[in-house]
Amino acid sequence: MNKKNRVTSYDVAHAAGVSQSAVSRVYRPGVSVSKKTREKVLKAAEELGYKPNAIARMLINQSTGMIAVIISSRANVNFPEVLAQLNKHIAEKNKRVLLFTLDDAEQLETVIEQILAYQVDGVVALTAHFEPDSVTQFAKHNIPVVLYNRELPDHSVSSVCCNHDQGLRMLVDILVNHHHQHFLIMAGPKDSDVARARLSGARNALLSHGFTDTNVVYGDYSYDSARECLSAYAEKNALPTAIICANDTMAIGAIDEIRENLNLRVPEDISVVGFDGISASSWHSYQLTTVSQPTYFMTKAAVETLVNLIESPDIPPETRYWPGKLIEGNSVAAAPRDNE
Amino acid sequence: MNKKNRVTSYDVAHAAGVSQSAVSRVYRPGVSVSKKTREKVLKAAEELGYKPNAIARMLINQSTGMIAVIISSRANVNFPEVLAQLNKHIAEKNKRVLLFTLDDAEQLETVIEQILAYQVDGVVALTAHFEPDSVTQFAKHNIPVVLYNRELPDHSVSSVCCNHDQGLRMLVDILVNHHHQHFLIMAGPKDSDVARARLSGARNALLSHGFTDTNVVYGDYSYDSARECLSAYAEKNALPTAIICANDTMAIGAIDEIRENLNLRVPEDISVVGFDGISASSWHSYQLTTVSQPTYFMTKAAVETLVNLIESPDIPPETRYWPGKLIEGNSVAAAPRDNE
DNA sequence: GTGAAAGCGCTAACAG
DNA sequence: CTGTTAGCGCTTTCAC
Repeated sequence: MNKKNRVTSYDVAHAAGVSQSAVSRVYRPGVSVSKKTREKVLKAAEELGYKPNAIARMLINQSTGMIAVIISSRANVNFPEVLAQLNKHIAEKNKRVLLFTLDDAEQLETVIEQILAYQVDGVVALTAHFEPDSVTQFAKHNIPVVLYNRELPDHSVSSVCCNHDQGLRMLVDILVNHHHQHFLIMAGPKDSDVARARLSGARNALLSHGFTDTNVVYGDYSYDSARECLSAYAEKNALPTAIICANDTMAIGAIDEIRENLNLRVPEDISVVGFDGISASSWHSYQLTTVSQPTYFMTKAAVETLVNLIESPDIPPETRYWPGKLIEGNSVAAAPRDNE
Repeated sequence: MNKKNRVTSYDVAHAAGVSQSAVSRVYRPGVSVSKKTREKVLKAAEELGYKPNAIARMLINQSTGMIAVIISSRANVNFPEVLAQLNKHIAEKNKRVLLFTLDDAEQLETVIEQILAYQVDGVVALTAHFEPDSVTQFAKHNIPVVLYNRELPDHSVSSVCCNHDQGLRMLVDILVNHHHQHFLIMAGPKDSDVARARLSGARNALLSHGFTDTNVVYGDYSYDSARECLSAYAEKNALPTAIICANDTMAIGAIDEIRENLNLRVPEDISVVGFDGISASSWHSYQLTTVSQPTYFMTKAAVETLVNLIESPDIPPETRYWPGKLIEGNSVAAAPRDNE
């Protein structure tokens, strides 16, 4: 191990001919130091290449300025954008993102242990495998948690969610307005909360129009899985006139499968809708009708809720829903007559 | 501010009826403690909900176990994958990712200051705006740095790079083998190192086949920019028979522009090649001929290089090149005769 | 406004 | 194997 030739506030104090606490004061906001002292200190610091040690500061302040962000690498495709924006909003609050991945339930204990050890100021969880138990652990240590696109049944933790019900209702309404009657739901992985929320949103919306028992196939959010499960479904079932997909990537996979292997057209023969509003959804070959999540506002809300909770731990848990925004593309048309 | 009711090793020691250092020993690897003591300590710790404070440990160990990863949010599209994999490899080395975004040169000083304050063990930089000066600053503080897909002219810092020259040579060779003679290079943003490397790779490869002065248009890596700059180019110039794009996203944009607005076919009328091997490149509507970066190996190499450097700071800077892998799609065909 | 001194929670010699 | 002790680099009273 290397012994870093660290330069400490004592070194600077010595060089500047002042006390160590004088040096400390120069680097703290809202503390009064005479101009003369400040200049002497800054000059010495510059010469020695001194930077205050945030670790030592953390130990005293009981605040690290770090926010743990937990993601699953297998997550829905819009996570990069979410992560980038979270990071930006967190940086604006003058805090830092400490990144954790949680891919399967077994790692849960380890990850939580590490997060607790690092004394983070708060946690943003974007992941499945995050059970009420985990939340309790953070609560015990007074570490605020905000869930992103995930809510606990008892709403005991603050959440920021896209309103998947409302989004799917808009999509289903469009399909129904186009006289569709034969639907297929292409759902996401069963262990994903978002996928479950979208599935139940689709079912509820269809139900409200009197459509019961709609068939469901399950993919894993990926393009390939969409093609595979649609292909398998088509072999054994009559084709629907409309497919409601759990995300845009699967919608795109469905479209390609319809065109390439089922030899049908989108939207003339089959209509397809997605969810997320990823950039590929607007590409000319697909032009998906979809619902985009207001990522900017949702990430901002998540960070603000968390920061408030850090400052005032007694704020009760709040669930904030954001409506999705309908993007009408060219992937929905009137249901074909001959299919009734 | 909340006064967290932290439980410290002293509390545990008291409850277990042992000394504080006994508690400490239980939580340190490779330190011998009697079974009896260990059990007493673990029991007390469990009851009190004790977790060792990593911050205090850092202060002594002179090692935080944190790696700063610097990204730019405007980066090339495959960054999410890179970040996820870096994070995974770093976690395997039992270290943590502290995330920093660097979008413009002005933030550079602030970001560096923060990274230094946080006493990270090392830095992985995936960003432009990272000048030799910045590297010097980290060197002064003995913080190892590894650049990802970026190299300094003097090779004074370790780098892990995809061999863009070799990748572009493969792509250009394919086009030349298909008798193409009229090329257009669609380059990425001028301030991106990767974009520059790919541009010069394309030029060199073309040059080696005797093609000089190939026209270049500049996009910003995005789908829209590709469409815009191709559209503007087409208004004033004869169309090429082959377009060499700086990344897959722009290649896809170019294909859509060719099909939708130029009313030509890909690959029959114009061939298009990309770079990166993003998942959309294999979608049925595009089937790009492209070169994929060995992201898994590159990220692993970057982390290993960095960890070695952390353990043995005297290792001289090394540049590791990884070859891209050619993926032959269906976006290249023989050059049309009538275009010569 | 400044310096002295007491910790933050832990690790790492050092005796016993 | 265990307890005692002295810090890691900083912030924060508290006198002056």
